[in-house]
Parts: sequence; structure tokens; C-alpha cells
Amino acid sequence: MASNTEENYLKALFQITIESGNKQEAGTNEIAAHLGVKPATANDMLKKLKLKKLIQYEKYGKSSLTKAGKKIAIEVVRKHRLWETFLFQKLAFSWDEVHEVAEQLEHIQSKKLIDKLDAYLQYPAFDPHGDTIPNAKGELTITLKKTLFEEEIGHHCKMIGVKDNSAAFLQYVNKLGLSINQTIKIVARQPFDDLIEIEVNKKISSVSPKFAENIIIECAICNKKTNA
Amino acid sequence: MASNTEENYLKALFQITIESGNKQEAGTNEIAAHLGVKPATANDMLKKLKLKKLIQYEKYGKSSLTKAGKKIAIEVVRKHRLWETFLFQKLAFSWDEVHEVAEQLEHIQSKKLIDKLDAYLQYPAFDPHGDTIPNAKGELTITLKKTLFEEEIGHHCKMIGVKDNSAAFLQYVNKLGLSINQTIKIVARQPFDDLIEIEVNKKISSVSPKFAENIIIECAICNKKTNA
DNA sequence: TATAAAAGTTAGACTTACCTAACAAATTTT
DNA sequence: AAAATTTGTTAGGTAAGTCTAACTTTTATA
Repeated sequence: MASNTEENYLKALFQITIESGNKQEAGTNEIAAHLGVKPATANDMLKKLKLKKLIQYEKYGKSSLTKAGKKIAIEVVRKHRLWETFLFQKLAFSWDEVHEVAEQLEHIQSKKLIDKLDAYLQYPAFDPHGDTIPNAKGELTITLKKTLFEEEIGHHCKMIGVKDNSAAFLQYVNKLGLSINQTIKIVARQPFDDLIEIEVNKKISSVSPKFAENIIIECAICNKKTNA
Repeated sequence: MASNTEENYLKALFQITIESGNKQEAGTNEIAAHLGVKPATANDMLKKLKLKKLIQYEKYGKSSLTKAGKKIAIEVVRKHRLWETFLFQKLAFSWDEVHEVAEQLEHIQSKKLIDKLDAYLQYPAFDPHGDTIPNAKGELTITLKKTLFEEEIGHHCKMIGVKDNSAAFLQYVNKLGLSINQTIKIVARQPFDDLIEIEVNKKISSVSPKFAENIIIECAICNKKTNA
């Protein structure tokens, strides 16, 4: 059984490598910075994790997760995101409040608890930040999610969440015909006032950059799957 | 801020003194036994808690909670019982599975979380074991709860929970006119076959010892209130 | 390619929470 | 009231996870 601290190191390594999509391994300093500890501290832990066969690591080299380490990391991510979803959906926490509490809840050890929570939430695919939630088997679709603001002209994407939860914003979202899972096409950008033209259900609308930054989308073409 | 371990010592002291109702203070060995640690370990911690002014304690003497210590202890108890209620009511955990998981959940630090959870559960007064849940102000009615089996002849009591959650049992409970908050009078006990005669809504029924052991009641006359 | 900078490591120290073993005080029992 | 038992304390040790300071290896750059 991995300690809370070990779980945090494995999660950090997972997020810096596999989930970021661009690297296979991470350096000691990078891991330390990600966790807010000194490199010397991270170094000790990396040695320990290697001994436990949870990471691959050679002296003066970079670290990467083994299969066993990845399994634990994904479980922690699953727990974190399910709790975030619970806090957001059931307890009416706002989008930006969920993370901190989920950092604590993700270390509760009870397989039964997390599977029952998953069922209670009706097996959600995304957390309130628009990140994908691994399923009970440890399968995870890695989504290069971004905001509508960041999507390129001509691309199609799918709305998977919002950042702002104010009534005013949500009413506006609704008025434009937008909802979770709705497909959106980026038609054009006006260089003059930066407005973004989008097509939703064959209807064209213009939205502000501020609006677009608060719509979380999934970039379907760049998804890939990973599992434990 | 008290550590998880400190919280556990304060909770233990609360449970062996205030909540048990018969003592005002507890010895080092007793506290150690309650927590499953060695007396030497408990001794170290008691010194530390005294330094933090969370307990009163003289060398070779007994320990008792200060006002500040009691406040923390009650908060932990509140969190524990609210989580138990959540697991039982919302996630369909059984009566005997909730404690272990709640032992972990009770240490999550977030006032907002626990108050929102309380509201979500509609401010429950009792946990699935029939223990009273302190309110957000730290007020707690200490109930000398027992099972119907333990109640004396002639006494009136109030049903506050069940131990068995099987459909068969719950249907039986229902058939006898019993439900949460229902008043029950113990009419008599048959020495011959140990059946217990109870009066519910002016109707007399006989129940088995096995049945009575699974009905949790509150003994209204011996309640007292405490707060932080 | 030599040197400077960055990245990574080691050694030694601290805190928390636990232990064992030996000892001291308080309480019971005879 | 003395002896025996129980209860509580102290001293010294361990493991986890953190730190600082000094050192080494690797990488980048002049």
C-alpha cells in the first residue's frame, strides 16, 4: 500500500508525463517543483519508489512510471476527479473550490467507497474542470482539453464544461444553444474586436473572448487512450 | 490546527469521558488502550496536548478536555457521524461498514465541506448507529442510547434507528407500526419464552429478543446536553 | 573543448508518531 | 503498614518525510 505522499509523487509523475502528452519521463527538479518540495526530498522519494518498483529511474537520469506505478497514479486521479464531481454536482461547490478539498479526499482508501460514489454520480466521464475521469478498470481517455478561446478556426469541438457558474453566464450559454456534449464549429475570428464566430446547430453566433475562455471543450482529434 | 493523530486523541478522550457519561477524566493507559497504542506513546501525546492547552493533565494524574480541546473533539465526532450518515443513506453502505471509512473521512479539513454535507443530508440528528450528531455550533445532545432489548419494563422510549437493514427486517418493523421517532412503551417480558411486549400507537405486540436487539432507541429521561 | 550553469545527489539534521525497556509513583491487597 | 500490583514516566531508538548545505554529474554555451 502506497502512503499519501507516495501517491502524490506517482500522481505528479503521471500528470507531468503521460497526461501532458509530450514527454515520457520527468526530471527530479521538475517533480520537486510540481509538488512544492526541494529536489533533495524528491530524490529520496524517487529512490524509494524505484525500490518498490513503482517507477523506473537511474542515477542522474529521469523518472517514468512502471505499470504498477501507473495503476496507482490513475486510481488517485480517478478518486480526485470523482470527488470533484461530487462536490460540484451534489454539494454545489463552485468550479474553483473543488480542487483543494479533492486533494484531501483522493487519499481515502476504500475501493467500495469510490465505486459506490461513481455509481451515485452515474459514471461521469468528465470532472468539473473538463478533465476525463478514469473508469473502474483504470482506463482513461486522455483529452487535450482547452477552452473555446484556444480552438483554431475551422475546427469542430465538443463542449464538455464551463468555468463560470454564475446564473448570468449559464443563461447566456443556454441562449446560444450550447450545452454539454454540444458540437461547436469555429467559423471565424474578427481581428477588429476579437469576437469569435461559432456555429451551433447550424446557427451562427458571435461570442466575446471572455465568454470563450469560460467554455471548456474537448478537441476530439487529439484524444488518445491509456490504461493501467 | 490539530494533526489527525491529535484529533484522534481528543476524540478518544471525549468518548471515554463526556460521552460515556460516567467519568470526567481518563487515565493514560485507558486512552492508550482505546487508541491501540502503548502507554508511553499516549504519555508523549498527552504532554503535547497539554502544552497546546487542549487538555488538562498533571503528572501521574488523569486527563480531561479543556474547552478548546472539547471543541475540536466535537467537530471530529460531527464529521465522523455526518460521513457515516452519508455513506449509509446516499451510498447504500450497510450499518456495519460505515465506521471504518468514516474514520478516514472525519479528518478532512474543510468547514465548508462539512456544512454543505450537513445541509445535503438535511441536518440529520442521528447517525446510522443511533448516535446523536453535533450541530454546526458544536451542540450535542448526549443520548444514552441502547437497543429495545435493553430497555426496562414500564419505560417509554423513542426509536432512532435500526441495526439490521435487510428488507425482511424492515418490512417487519413497518408492520408493527414502528418508524424513526416513534414512541414505544415496554409493557412486559414473558419469562417463559423471553418475548417482549411493546405498545406502539396504543397497539400491543410481542417481539423476539433478536428483533429487539436490532431496534435502536433513545432513553429520553437520561439525556443531557453538552457544548463547546 | 573548456568552462559555466543547471540538474541531480549525498550527508546530516529536524519533527511527528510510534516503539521497548527500565524505572517511579500510586493504589490495592494481604 | 508492607508488599504486590497497577499505572504512569523517562530514556533512547526507529521510520517517514521534510529541510539546508555541500558536492557531483550532466548539459549548454562561450
